[in-house]
Amino acid sequence: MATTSPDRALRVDAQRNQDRIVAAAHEAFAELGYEVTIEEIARRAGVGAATIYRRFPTKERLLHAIFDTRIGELELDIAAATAMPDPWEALLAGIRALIEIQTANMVFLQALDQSGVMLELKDEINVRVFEPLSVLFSRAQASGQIRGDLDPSELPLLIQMVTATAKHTPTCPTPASAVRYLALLADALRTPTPSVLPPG
Amino acid sequence: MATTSPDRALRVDAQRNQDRIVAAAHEAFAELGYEVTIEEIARRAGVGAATIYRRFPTKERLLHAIFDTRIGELELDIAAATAMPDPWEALLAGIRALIEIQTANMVFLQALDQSGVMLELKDEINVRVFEPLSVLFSRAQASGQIRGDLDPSELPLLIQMVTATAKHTPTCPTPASAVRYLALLADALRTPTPSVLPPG
Amino acid sequence: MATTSPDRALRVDAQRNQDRIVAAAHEAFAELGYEVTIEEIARRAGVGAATIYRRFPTKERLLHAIFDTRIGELELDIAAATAMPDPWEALLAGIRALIEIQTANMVFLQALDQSGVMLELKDEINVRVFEPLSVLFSRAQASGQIRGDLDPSELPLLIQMVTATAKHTPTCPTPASAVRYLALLADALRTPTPSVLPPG
Amino acid sequence: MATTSPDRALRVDAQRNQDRIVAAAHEAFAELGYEVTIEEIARRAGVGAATIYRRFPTKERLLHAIFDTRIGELELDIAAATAMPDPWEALLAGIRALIEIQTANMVFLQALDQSGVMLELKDEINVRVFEPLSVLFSRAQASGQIRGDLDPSELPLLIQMVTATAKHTPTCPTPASAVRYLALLADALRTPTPSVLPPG
DNA sequence: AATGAATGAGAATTCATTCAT
DNA sequence: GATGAATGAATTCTCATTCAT
Repeated sequence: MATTSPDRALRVDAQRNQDRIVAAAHEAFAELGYEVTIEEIARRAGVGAATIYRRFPTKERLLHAIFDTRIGELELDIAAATAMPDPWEALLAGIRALIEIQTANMVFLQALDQSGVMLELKDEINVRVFEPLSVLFSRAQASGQIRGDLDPSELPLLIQMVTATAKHTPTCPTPASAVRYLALLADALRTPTPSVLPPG
Repeated sequence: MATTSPDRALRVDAQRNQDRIVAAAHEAFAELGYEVTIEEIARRAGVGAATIYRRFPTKERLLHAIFDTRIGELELDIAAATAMPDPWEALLAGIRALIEIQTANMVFLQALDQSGVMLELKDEINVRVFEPLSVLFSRAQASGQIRGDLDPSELPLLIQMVTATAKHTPTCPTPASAVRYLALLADALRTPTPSVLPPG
Repeated sequence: MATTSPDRALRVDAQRNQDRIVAAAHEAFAELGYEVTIEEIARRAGVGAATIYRRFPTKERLLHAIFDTRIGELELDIAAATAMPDPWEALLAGIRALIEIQTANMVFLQALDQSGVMLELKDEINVRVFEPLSVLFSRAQASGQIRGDLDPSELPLLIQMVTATAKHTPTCPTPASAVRYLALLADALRTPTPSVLPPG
Repeated sequence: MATTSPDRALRVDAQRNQDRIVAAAHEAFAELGYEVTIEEIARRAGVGAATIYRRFPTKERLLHAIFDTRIGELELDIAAATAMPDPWEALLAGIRALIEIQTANMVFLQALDQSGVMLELKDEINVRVFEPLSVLFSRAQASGQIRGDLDPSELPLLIQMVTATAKHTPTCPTPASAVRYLALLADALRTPTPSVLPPG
């Protein structure tokens, strides 16, 4: 043949499609949440619906792939935060990274807010995101910057307190309410145990 | 006569079904949220789906009927809270009443958490629940028991911070996590403005 | 017992119900056409739906009973028209009687306008209404008051030409359009055969 | 390559189905009126019901698509009629074109005969069909070929007089009765006002 | 005998997933 | 390999008719 082997040509094409699908799915899930139809994603990607199914056997697996990429980025951000000298600032930076992704992405909000759905994803987020964040939490707590009557395992719920406030303005790229209520939560975390928290 | 009139006899049966429908709907909406099908509710009530439509012309009206009862109870609780002498305790009592109903009922959570759905109900909750709660909030703030950089209009979001933590255990009749994180939030509210909250 | 026998008391009651059902059905069919629900008729009659089914095994049979009464009245009107001295005026009077009933009664319009429904009723109307009207038509034709290229069997279609125009104003007790277009049709009937009608 | 592109190959199949759907819908609406179910149309087309919804988002839009084609043809016929030299013949030709389509199609009859349904379509027919026909009517009237006590706005009702007679034989491709009674109506229209029409 | 209640059989519409080309 | 097309399984809601009291 005149050019590269047809095999390679196809792979280039296929990869381009793969990328467009992922990008379109990302955008669509972010905007519309999990309820978005496969057809809409295909439309945005400029491919046929069946092409999506060639790569991703189900809608959930497509979502999983999106999450995977995002979680990878998040892992990097958290690693960067971990390198910060001040434990409290490190924790806040890590939390901010998570919150930013969530508030920019409707389906991310749904995944952590809603019960009984996307369980597999939740597990993965626990392992890859909340475990390293817990380390930061413990460190800040050990340094006396966080009240003692909280446990690192509560981090998912604490973060949810903040992201829940962003549910109604997820389109805004800078979710002002999330920033505001994270500050409020931070005050609570720093409170030198003035009250007795009932067991969770 | 010794027995009741035939009119009443019929009503007994009908009322039993009516009660079963309401109970089943309550339970199903509480467990599964608004997405539950009428068929599922009918199954739980032991009646045909069309029977539900006899009493409740649409799914939304069925939901509304259940909400209405709950909101009525809530109004009483809030009124009772309003009668408490200490403004701060009054506010907490009112919030607790709302949170208890929300955490016991998935669809109640959805109504307040999700945007673009059940708008009519949201309006009703605003008028019948959040308005009286805002009064309590203002009172507590005027008495110096709540930091000054918060506004009563933020009450829905603040409450959402707490209820969001109960999303994953809404079936539990005593939502321990909600109680715990309400206490945490209370600490934040009472903080004498140690940090500057960014605008929401 | 103090009053009449319970047997007779019941029959009086039953007859009153029967009358109310017929009256309500008449009114409801007249206003809303055949699409009216049995429940609506029952509501207007002040009885339960099942009571209607006790007397009339199906909705169609109920309709039939209504028609039966109306057709009886119509027979009388036509008989009266038949007694009129002038054949042309007699025919017009008969036609007017039919048209009045039709235009005052939506379901009557439907029965004659629509194909494939209420076939049994159509047959009955043919026998009890159109046959005597045809006699009047033939008489008027024999007296030279109607053009010769029409046949008495066409009477149903000719009348339909008029009633069709009343479809959109059937609520009006005096259907002005029907009167107007009956006059127009009358001109056509009286035309001394100026054109050659193609076969129908 | 010898064969067409795969793009086009697919479209051939789809187009065949599309054609079958339109043909089946046309036929079914013509035979059974608007009450025909989508399922029945799908059955006749040999496809699943959902396939119809792929092309036509609602039943009404499917109907509209079919109407649209017919009305387009009708517009051409009326334009051709308008070009005829004799105003009376032009009007008759225009009316005939409309009547032919109506009598061949039950749902077309329903659209004009029944009140309160297919309002959007009625509007479109008014603009695209009755307005140009009214011009023809006025012209014929101005030329003295139509009695003066009629108004162009009565055209819909006048035509309904004719089509109503075809209601019971709408499947017949050549609606003999409509032709016959149009001729009868024509005589009435041409009558040099021998009677006084009551107001409609 | 009377009735309100109950329901089964639809009807329109949607969407994740599979198939034919 | 890719794709538009096709569809089965749901879901909400309606109504003539039957049933339990």
